[in-house]
Amino acid sequence: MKIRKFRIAPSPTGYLHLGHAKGYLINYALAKKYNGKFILRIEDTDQKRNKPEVIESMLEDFRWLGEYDEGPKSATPDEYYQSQRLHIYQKYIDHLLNEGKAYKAYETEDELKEIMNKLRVENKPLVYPGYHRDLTPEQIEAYEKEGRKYVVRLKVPKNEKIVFEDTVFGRIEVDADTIGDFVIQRSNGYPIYNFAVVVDDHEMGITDVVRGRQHLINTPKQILVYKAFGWDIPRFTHFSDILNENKPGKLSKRDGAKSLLQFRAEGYLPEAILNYIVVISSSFHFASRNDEVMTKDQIFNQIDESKILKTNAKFNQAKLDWMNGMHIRLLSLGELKERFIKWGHTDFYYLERFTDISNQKYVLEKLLSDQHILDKVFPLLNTRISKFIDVLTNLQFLFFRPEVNNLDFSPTNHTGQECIEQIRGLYDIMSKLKRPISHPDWESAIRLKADEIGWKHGDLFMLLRISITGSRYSPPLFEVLEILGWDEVLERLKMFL
RNA sequence: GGCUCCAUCGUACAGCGGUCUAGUACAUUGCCCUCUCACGGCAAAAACAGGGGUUCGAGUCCCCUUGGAGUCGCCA
Repeated sequence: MKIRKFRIAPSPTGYLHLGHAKGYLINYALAKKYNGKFILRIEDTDQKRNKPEVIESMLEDFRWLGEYDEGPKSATPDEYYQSQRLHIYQKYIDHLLNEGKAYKAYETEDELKEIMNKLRVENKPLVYPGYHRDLTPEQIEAYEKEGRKYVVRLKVPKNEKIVFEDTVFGRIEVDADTIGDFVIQRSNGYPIYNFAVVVDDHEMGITDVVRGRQHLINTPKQILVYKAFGWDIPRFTHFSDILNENKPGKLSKRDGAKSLLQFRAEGYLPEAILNYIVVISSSFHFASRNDEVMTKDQIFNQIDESKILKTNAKFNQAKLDWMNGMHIRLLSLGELKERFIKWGHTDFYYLERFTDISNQKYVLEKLLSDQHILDKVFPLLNTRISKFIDVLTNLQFLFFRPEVNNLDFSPTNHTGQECIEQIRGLYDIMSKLKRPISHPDWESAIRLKADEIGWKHGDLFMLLRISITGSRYSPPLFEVLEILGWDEVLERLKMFL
């Protein structure tokens, strides 16, 4: 049996977003399921919009998401860039021209605009009417003499219906007359997408075209190209879009959808992103919450063509954050630390492309340089973060002392006056504690003190928390004191005296 | 506007003609746990877009309306 081949073919015109991750997920999972191959190809035929500098980060993003079988990192990378395959397209264009299945059209862009305007006014479908389809040799010669450029158009049959069966959307039927003779090669010699994909997919032996729904409407054109060559038509599977959370329309580069790179830089886990996507785009019955959070293997095993939904789903940041937090809690503390460090050395710095990170950078570098702190911090933080960058905001107080003048002590249920007094008391007993002090020692000493002065334990804890961390929220207080160490704790209390 | 497609709580999914008094998760609210914040546990509030059919019976099938998405390039 023929091996099933899948592919993803992004164009390097901007950063990848969640929609690309969805394409990756479904293609990869299906390829795996059928013991097939998964190919990455770069569609860079649009000279005006290509941004070579994004190619590298794009490849990086895919590497981050998971793996692929063939692509620009393979032994013969040129095969996977359309811009390196121009000679191939030319060969096939010539073939079609010789066979009389395509023709050269000499209209200028202005003339075309005029033709379309006229159609609009006459309330006719906006389809190229094929004026240059049957030019006489004399006419062609005349245009050539004029020095006109030409585009190559495919001869689309009249009065024909193009029918295909989409795995997700079912039977699709389109009237060829609504398509018209479309361009397959630009006047600058570059092929048009709808032509190049077909040639590439055929040459690479792609059996399954799985892509976003915007291509559903392109498919009939591509089928016409397949038919012109007499090639086997692959199976088409189109999946629905992910819509913006707060504005109309689907996620897109143009609309500034948050890029995969940015999610990555903020410390989201690829498995959480994939998990989130599979949850919003496939139909499963989730008996309990535990069924919704899945490991990478479980995620890939869940994917099945029959489960892919037709409906568009709106992106939901809160749920992604929850999902990411769940995946963080799925990691052992050792793994968590390891992945945090890895993130801190590379991924975090991508954030610089999107926002100012100087503060966070300081905290991160301090953290990474202190193995002692790094070991103690994750047991306290793993239930308190939804993404890695939260570690930095949560631990800022370790490296920045609080502004003592502006603190609000009201959560202690005591007046500012009383609070300052008690800080003095705390300083006294703490300065007498025998070192080294572990967190149970801190705790018992402070509980004792609370009994002595007749405060609720919680109130005194809060006082200490605010004076030490500058905030009414923090990881568990005594562990925090232990991490800061005797010297620093005393120093901080001294500031109030 | 033409064409293609979609429509269940705020969001995402479950439901595939009777078992729906419509289930689950996130978000929201309350309670429990608790040194704060989280995590975890328990509970509450919250939806079949509207109108016609078909049928003994419709969230489930059909049609219309409305709403949403995509697309109509020498973009991909």
